[in-house]
Amino acid sequence: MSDSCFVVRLNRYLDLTPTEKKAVASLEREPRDYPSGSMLWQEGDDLSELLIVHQGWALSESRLPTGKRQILRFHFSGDMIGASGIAFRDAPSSIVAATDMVVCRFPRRALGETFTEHPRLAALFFSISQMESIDLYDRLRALGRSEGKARLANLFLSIAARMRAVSGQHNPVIRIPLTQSDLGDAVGLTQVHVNRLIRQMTEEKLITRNRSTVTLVDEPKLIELARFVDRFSALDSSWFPSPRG
Amino acid sequence: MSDSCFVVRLNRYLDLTPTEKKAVASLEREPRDYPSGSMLWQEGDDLSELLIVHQGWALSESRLPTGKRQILRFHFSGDMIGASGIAFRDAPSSIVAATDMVVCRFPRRALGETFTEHPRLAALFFSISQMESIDLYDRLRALGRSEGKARLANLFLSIAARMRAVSGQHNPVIRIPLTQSDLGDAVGLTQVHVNRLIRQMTEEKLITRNRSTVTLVDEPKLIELARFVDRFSALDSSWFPSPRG
DNA sequence: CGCTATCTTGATATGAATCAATAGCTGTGG
DNA sequence: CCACAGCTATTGATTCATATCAAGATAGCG
Repeated sequence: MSDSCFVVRLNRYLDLTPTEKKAVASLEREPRDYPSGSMLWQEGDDLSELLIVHQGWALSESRLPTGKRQILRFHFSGDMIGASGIAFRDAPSSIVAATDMVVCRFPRRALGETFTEHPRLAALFFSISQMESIDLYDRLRALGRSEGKARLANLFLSIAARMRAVSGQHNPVIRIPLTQSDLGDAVGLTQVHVNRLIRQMTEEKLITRNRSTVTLVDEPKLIELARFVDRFSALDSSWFPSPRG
Repeated sequence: MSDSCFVVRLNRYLDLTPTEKKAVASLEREPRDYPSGSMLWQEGDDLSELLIVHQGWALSESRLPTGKRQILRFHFSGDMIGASGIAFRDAPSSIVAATDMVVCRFPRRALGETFTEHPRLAALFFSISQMESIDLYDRLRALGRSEGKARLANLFLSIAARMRAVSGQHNPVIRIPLTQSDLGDAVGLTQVHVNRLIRQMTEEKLITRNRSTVTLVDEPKLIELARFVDRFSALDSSWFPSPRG
């Protein structure tokens, strides 16, 4: 049996025992495909599953009644989506596929079973969902207290950091399948203003962008400009219970 | 034995069994006092405890190297602080007491034990920590896509909603022990600008503020202005495992 | 009673939004 | 293979929200 995508993800943080792997794999549902642009779910939907991104890019967004949109988070390969919807039943944001996607599904019901049978996995779920909070803290910091150029720099750097953590490679060219409007909605600026800022940043030889790629030309300067802290730190599993089976 | 403060908090969401209560209470450490203005911990500190606010107000903040500050969250009676620090060892933000406080402490080690012995409590911890994410989503939405007045309105309304959920009372007067600078650092505006906005909002008969109280004079208008959604929804415990003992 | 925090208010500067028009791509169908 | 439709990006002119700088005014506190 090849590892399920959930297992692959969890195993990145912890060496799962064969029993644990089996438990997770047996509860997982068939992966599902979503075409670019489709909606995995909408704000307010009643959620019954936790998702893991297997392939592709998605984004959490929320629309204000004015029609404005705020992009809250990006989700890449390996990310867990929907933990807060599990706890509170209705989704606090919509999830949209930014590229074609393949997604693994884990039913809410199964989560209860897993918590009982495999406390160590429960601890792992708990920890993984904390990454979400940490990421949100960083976005907040950036939005609240910095100006446009720094916000964009921050966005690019944090996407790069997360993608590099997944790929293990350190490439200055990152693929960001977002339009200028998307970028604006993520950092709280207008598309027009994003355009001007990107031009300026290009002139200043900080970045380069075309279509769906961004190149971090002068990464040290970007880091300074954004006052970026790469918060990626290893999971602390010292308090985890020992595995069963 | 009177219920520990952690038990009181958890019991608000779930009817704990006597065994569960006992388990939590026995692991809890002595409560601790903190005077107003003191720091419960600093960004980057190595955390070994989860805290529950018993009395008082605290805030999570983060300082940028420029000296600017972003307030990320407020913590009231009953709130759990430090979940993300438990998962990742170092705190992603500092916690400052905004008033005198009494805080209950739950050691990280005990969390592992609890996860093993009481899966239902594990599920509860998991869910409670999701509230943090949901709160952060809302702050982010407000910061990214609305103007000053709406941000302030949003802040006041969300504080009111949370305090009312705790107190069970629906009072238009809420105690907010924050200066104008604090408010500014929470919503991403200058103290000076906060001052002007509050004056305007007072003239428009939306609110009243003096010292440490804010009165929501015209709550319907505020809700409309802020496009506020009270996301407080009951915990969905349908997937929780059944209790042990 | 004076000290230090906090708050108030004005004048000015600046970042970003808005409005508006044009230019480039990309994919589709004839 | 071209022409057109429909996004996406570029650019300018103008307005608006918010920051900055600066100077008092208040008020709680030791």
